[in-house]
Parts: sequence; C-alpha cells; structure tokens
Amino acid sequence: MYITTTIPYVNARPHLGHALELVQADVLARHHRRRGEPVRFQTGTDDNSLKNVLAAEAEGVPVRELVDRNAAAFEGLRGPLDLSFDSFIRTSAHPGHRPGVERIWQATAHDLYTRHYEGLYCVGCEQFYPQGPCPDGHEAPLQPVSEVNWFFRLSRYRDALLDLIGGGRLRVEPAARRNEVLAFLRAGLDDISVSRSAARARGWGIPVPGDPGQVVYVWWDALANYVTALGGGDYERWWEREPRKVHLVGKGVIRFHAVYWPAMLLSPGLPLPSAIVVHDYLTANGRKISKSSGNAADPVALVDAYGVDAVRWWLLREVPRVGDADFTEARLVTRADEDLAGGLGNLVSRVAAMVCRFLDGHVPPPGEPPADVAEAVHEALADFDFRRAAGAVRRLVDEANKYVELTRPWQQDTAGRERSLGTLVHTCRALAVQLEPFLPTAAARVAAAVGGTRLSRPEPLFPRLSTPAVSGRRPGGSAGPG
RNA sequence: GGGGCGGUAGCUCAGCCGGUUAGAGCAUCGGACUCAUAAUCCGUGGGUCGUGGGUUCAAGUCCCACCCGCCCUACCA
Repeated sequence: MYITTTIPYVNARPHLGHALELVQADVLARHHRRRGEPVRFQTGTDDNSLKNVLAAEAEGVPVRELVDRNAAAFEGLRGPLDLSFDSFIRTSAHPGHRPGVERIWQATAHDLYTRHYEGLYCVGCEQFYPQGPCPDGHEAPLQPVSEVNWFFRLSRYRDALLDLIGGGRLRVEPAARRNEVLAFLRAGLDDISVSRSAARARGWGIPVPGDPGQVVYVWWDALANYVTALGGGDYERWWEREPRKVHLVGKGVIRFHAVYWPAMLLSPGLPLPSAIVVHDYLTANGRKISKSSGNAADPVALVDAYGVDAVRWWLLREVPRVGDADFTEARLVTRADEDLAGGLGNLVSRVAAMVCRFLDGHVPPPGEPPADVAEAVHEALADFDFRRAAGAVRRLVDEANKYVELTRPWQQDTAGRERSLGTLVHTCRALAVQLEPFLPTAAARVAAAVGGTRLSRPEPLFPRLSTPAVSGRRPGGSAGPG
C-alpha cells in the first residue's frame, strides 16, 4: 500500500491539524506493515508556494532560509510523534521532482492551451477571484492581473471522473465527501489555469517547459509530488504495480485531489490513486487554529507536556470522521487518563500484579481463548475509520476488566487463578499487538510487561496526567526482587 | 446565490437499505469489590432525536420549506 499525506506549504510551523493527518497515515502504514504487506508511507512539504515567499518577505529573511527552517520543523515531527514515514519529499529540493513535473506537463500537452486571462488574484489563496475582497479574508489586497496563462482541459474529464468515483473505482471516503465530489462533478467542470507569470511568482516555482515566462501552478506542482517522489524503480513499484494508493487529505483540498489530480493522470493515461481519504478540521479551544493558539495547537509542545501516547491517542480516538473536532488540553488529559491510565495501564498493572502475587510470576497458558479484536480493528481501518478502530482496542480493555471482576482470581484456588490469569495475560498480549499501529512505543511497553514466561510487577505504563505529580513517590522500589 | 455535510441525553458522539419501550462513553447519583495507577465492576436518573409541514400501517431514519454551524464554490442585478 502506498500512503501519502498532503504536503503542506511551509510558511509557518506545523500545528495539530498537520499532526492529525500524519498520525492517521502512520496508523495505516503500521497496520498494513505488521500484516506483512509492503508499505510505502510518504509525506513532505510544498516549498514552491508563493505564500512561502510572502512569509519570508514579511520576516525579512531569504525564502530559502525560511523554507528550510520550517520544512525541518515538519520533518522533525517524526521523532516526537513516532512517525514511520519512509520518505519525506520537499518539492524544492527533491532531485526528481522538477523533472517529474516537467514530464507530466509534457505528457499532458495535448490538453494544454494558452488563453489570455484577466482577473483579481489573491496571493493568500493562490487563485483568482472575479471581485474583491478575498472571501477568506486575507489581508493582502487582490492584485489586478492581465496575462496569458496555460489552461488545462479539465472539462474533458468530467464524465470519466463521474464514472470512476461514482462506481467506486476511485474511492472517496467518507461517503459524505464522495457525495460532495459527485455533486461538484455533475455541476460541470471548467478548464483550469495551470500556470502563473514568473514575475508575479517572484521567480519562485518550476518554469513551464518551453515558456520560461510562466511557472507551473503551485497545485499542479504539488500534486505531482505523489509520483515525482518515487525515483528509480519506485515509480513502477509503487504507482504502476501497487493497486492500493491512498491519499490522506483535509476537507479543504478535496477538489484538488479527487478532481484535478485524477484528471492530470487521466490525460497522459497514468494509473490513478485508489482512495482519497478526507478528514475534517481541528479547532483549538473552540477556535480556528492559528498562530495565536499557542501551545494548545503545537504538536511538539503537547508531546513535551503530555507525552506522545496521549497526543496520538486523542487524535485517533476522539476525532470523528465527519465534523470538526475541538481540541482542548482538558479533553486530551481526560481521554488519556480514562483509556490509557485507568483502562489499559491499570489492566496490565493488575494482571501482572496478580500473576506475581498468586502465581509467583509464572505465566500460565490461557484458560480459554482470549478475546481478540484484530478483525474489528482491521475492518475499521479498511474503512479508514480511525476512531472506530481505536474504540475496538478500548473495548477489549473493558472486556478484560469485566473478566477480572467476573472471575475474581483473588478468590480462586490455584487452578482457577491459572485459568483466569492465563487468559488475561494472553489478552494483554493481544492488546499489545493491536495497539501497535496506534501507540507504537506504548505497545512495546505493554508487550514487555506481559511478555516472557515470568512476569514482574511493572511500573505504571501510563501515569495519570491529571493528578498533580504522584503523591509521595515511592522511595525507590529497587530493594530487591520480590 | 449554488452545492455538500452536520444540528440525537449536561458533554463527546453511535444509530446501514424507515419498524418492537431511541443507544454508548464521560459527567451526576447509589451500590460492590479490593488484584490494580484513589484504579475497576454493577445499577439509577436524564432526550420535544434543530423548527414546521408532508408521505406511510409505521420516521431520528424518506420528501419539502425554514433556522443555526462548518466546508467548497459562485456573485445574476
């Protein structure tokens, strides 16, 4: 499976919304990898946006410097968020990108033509409007522009796209988003402008082949990254031969991915992606995420404060597929304490403690087949429903806790304890396996705590976040074994 | 203006092609247990399913209009 995120422009540092998409992609990648399927997970940055140029001008630093710095911040999410991407492409730096964009341009030449265009251009939106002001409220005034641009015959592909998406050959998930795309297609497609004057772009971007006065429209440029990043034999392997190619995108850029991009590929007859997975937006404390959101929307700051487990878990367990989700630190803490500390962590803790106390640490075989959620997790992830998948893991924890109350090992004889605790230990092991895509490092800790044939009493795997420190931390528990 | 999606218990949300007394988690309240991270388990209370019409033997679940929120898109005069 080939999994991609969108490549954000780097006029600012990454925020929690970027983290959401990256973590979702990471879960898919880890899930399919552990199933033994070949996976390539790719992300990166769009360096060629004019917004980057403007941000640099505003800061008074060279574009290159700003782009390099912010791109590094995006790539730097890998460690704090435990991301497992296989490649990180930067559109301004990847050696294969520019030639790739040029090749696609030439391969679509039969659908390209020039047309004189006049309009008002908003640099914030990177697009034209018939009138001002910019509907998104960008502050920079609209610039009157009159120039010759290259156009792409998008209109030609309407029926084919309707067919592909309507028929499910190209999935758009969730279904609500697919309906949206279909409605848009039915309304008809106009040809789109796919170049900008180089002068207006401050020379930033990829020149149109054979027309150095123009640069390739940044979206055309950016979308191409999904194939241009695949160098060497990777293109054949991951784009031509791989049947499952999944793009994760935000709801604001559906059209680019579900309409423009497939059309760009249809024109030269290249293979299409298999699925566009759309997530909605995050707000922070009820408001749109912006620089003023401060640490509440800074993924690295949140990881520093609460740990990667809590942050990933919140993103996966609490964000619905449709509808914006509001992030607050209180919700993150509640969710982590409930599910991770009180749920999974406490379960592992009590199970290990009972094995130590009642069975001298020896792990018995399962008394009965431990409940499993592998299928539920897999089905949910096949639907790209991350919350349902995480919920399935959580449900198994609940069932295991109920099983503890039901069997009450502390009231049993040895045989009963072995039956019950054997089942519980093996359930915890299954949990560690199922947790891995969601919380990879935590899953490893769980696996370590319940692995082997002899258990010891573990330290809390997930310390509570809401209690102010630990009341009276134990003065070192290293007095000896047992 | 057009299109799409949301508006279900205090909060966050499930409810597929219409069908028994509308569900879950959390929060509230009561109880149980003591293996565990003052964790866990059981039970209770709580809802005009945005508003108003309509179709139907039957609608949260279909149709129409309207209100609110979000996204995309476009402004006829």
